[in-house]
Amino acid sequence: MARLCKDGFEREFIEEQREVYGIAYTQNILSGRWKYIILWFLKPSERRYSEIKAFLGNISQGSLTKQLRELEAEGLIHRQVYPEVPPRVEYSLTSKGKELLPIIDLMEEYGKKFGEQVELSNEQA
Amino acid sequence: MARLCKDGFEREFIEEQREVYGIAYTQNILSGRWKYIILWFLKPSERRYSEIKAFLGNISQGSLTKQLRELEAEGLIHRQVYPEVPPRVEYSLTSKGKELLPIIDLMEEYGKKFGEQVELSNEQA
DNA sequence: CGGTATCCTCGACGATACTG
DNA sequence: CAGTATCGTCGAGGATACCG
Repeated sequence: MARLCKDGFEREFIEEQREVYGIAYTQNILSGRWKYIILWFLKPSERRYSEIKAFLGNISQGSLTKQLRELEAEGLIHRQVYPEVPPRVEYSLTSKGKELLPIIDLMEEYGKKFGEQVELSNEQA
Repeated sequence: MARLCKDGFEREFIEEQREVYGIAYTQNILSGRWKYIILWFLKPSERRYSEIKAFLGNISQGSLTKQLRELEAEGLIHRQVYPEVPPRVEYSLTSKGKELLPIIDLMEEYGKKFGEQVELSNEQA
């Protein structure tokens, strides 16, 4: 079977290993280089496309659009288009997206705790 | 700057966006298709190489070895070699690895909550 | 401003063969 | 049993150009 597999996850083993299914699912909807950070960036408030792009800095327009579309398709963010000239588009977290924030917060906390050490110990590498 | 970037994360923006650094770090050490699940599988007890391979099923030996080596290099798992014939190698979580379990548990919980729905609603797709 | 469309690179991963 | 070595594929993501 193995649906929901945009990013190369066929995962037939899901059939037998039901317990692991949840992890695989969550990993799948957050696959990609920028999704965690986009969600984190949307935490305080909705953001315009250009704000997100400026924050991420070195992301290409194509990639950003793709990641946003995928997040929208998974129901994690809402895309609000204001029919103005020039156009304005604002992205915000849905409730399903907000429920990911505890995970992202934990990851931030974990990285702050262990990442700094790596940075120091790599100083010479 | 931008060290710790095995998987294509240059991330100059880390310099300005310190807050995001933790997320990027954690995402980096868990990059790869199998790492979450390997860690999850090591939760109850240490496991032999062949046990892990059997559980994951459709992973190639090369990939599994690579993922395990990366996890070991990041200090998330411990590799215990028993000099026997035939050889026996057991992998176990380190304390740094165990501290990731809350994150993985949350992901499992999240996926169980939302993933099942997708599976049902995709039944026709 | 907020996208599309197209091309290209590059690295993760699988397949296969071989080994101490 | 637990790897190593080599090769090939495949797709994510960047670069660039253009559009309503």
